[in-house]
Amino acid sequence: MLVVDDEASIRRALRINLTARDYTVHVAEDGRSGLRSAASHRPDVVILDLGLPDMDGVEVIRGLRGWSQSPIIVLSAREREHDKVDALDAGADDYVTKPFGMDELLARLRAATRRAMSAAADEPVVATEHFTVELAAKRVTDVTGREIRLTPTEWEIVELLVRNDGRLVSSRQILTQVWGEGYQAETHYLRVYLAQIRRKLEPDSSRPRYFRTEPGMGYRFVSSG
Amino acid sequence: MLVVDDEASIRRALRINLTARDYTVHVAEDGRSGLRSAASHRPDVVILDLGLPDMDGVEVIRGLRGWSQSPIIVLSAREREHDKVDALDAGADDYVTKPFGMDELLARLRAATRRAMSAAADEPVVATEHFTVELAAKRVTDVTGREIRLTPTEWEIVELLVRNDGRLVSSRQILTQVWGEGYQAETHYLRVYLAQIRRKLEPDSSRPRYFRTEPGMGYRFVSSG
DNA sequence: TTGCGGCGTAAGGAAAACGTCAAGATCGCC
DNA sequence: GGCGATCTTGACGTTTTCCTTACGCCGCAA
Repeated sequence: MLVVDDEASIRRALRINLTARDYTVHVAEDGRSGLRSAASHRPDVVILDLGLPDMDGVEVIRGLRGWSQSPIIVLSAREREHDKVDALDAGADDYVTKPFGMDELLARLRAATRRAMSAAADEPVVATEHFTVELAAKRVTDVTGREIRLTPTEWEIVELLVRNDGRLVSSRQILTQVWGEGYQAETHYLRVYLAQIRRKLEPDSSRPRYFRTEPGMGYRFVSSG
Repeated sequence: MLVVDDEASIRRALRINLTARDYTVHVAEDGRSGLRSAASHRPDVVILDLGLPDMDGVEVIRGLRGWSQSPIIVLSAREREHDKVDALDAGADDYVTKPFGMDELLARLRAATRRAMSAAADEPVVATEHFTVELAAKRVTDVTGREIRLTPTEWEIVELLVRNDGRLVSSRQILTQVWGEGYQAETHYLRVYLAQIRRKLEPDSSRPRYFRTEPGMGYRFVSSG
């Protein structure tokens, strides 16, 4: 958790309150050091004051959103609607007007982290012990870095499952997403393709570890455990 | 998109503004019809006024969160911090105080849908001392993090009971929801499946702690106490 | 005690879902 | 047209789930 605010009293109040609730808190007093701290500590939430001395708050949001998907909660004395709109559209997750109550802030924090929990599936790269899936590049590589070739259909299934790491994806969902609306009954396709995917990616394709079958329900990719 | 508000002028203003921006808008003027509309139309966003004539707004949020993960934006004239905290903790995604500007609302709407898109599902989790149920992922894990496998029927029963944490669910309700209309007499199915569920999840299956029998009535899941 | 109704447990065969192999059918490209 | 890669389709064996039957326990009332 990173708090960026130029008012020392607010930094202090937040650090005390948040530390008491078991957050690990880093603080910064201007935009530049805030961005630097974010880059090194990779906070899972950012609380950001818009009225910073060195740069415009919206620029800080853009700087963060360049590489991070962590929730950003904006704190600001400005009531003007225009400011809120700009901040939210730049990628902020919430906007709280000063003066604010600590309970409200904590509640909004809970709401934001609750939402962000599964947003981790957005990560462009999912790595396992045996292979790595690069979603953006549409590539799967060996543990040695060698590319594993997937056919277009295989890739679509892998991508869908990997994007839902840990979550069960129903057979119908895979079929509609990959083949289209009219194919919800063709569960046989899935069996054939999952077999191919497993042959290419699983260390022991007869005992799947990553692409698991949940009989009667669907399939589930698990990257760890 | 569903708008639930008892003020006709607000319903009208929102319908016009949102329709103009290519949202498909349904409206409702009280909590009960709002929940009904949500159940049939499955909106991808809900805008909800807290001050409804027939039920408490927080109850409406809970009713929606029972089955839907769509973002809920709360609209309210109440400034009290306590109200905000309750609404957010019940599962609302954002809280806008009346009177509000249309631009701000639209910005918060964009922020909410943007988040919902990547976060596809914000994951409701029910944790007990002995196991954890992740509803969105359709997964039950051990206290050590190991997965406990449930069959489709077992999962449906567990999900139904867990979603009604603390509440009594009648045998008939379980039978109709899991097997269908014509199975209300097959209470034996329940005994068989509850036994299996308990064997898998209860620390001492002969003395159930989480999946309790209410003789003559039904079953009740209690996550704590 | 005996019988009855509601509940819990165990086990086996039928049915459904799944995995595998391999042979067509398609498609795009040279 | 011919070729290779990919996608469909079919057949068959295996695994998993589901339903059913049988039986035991308990409390209660006859």
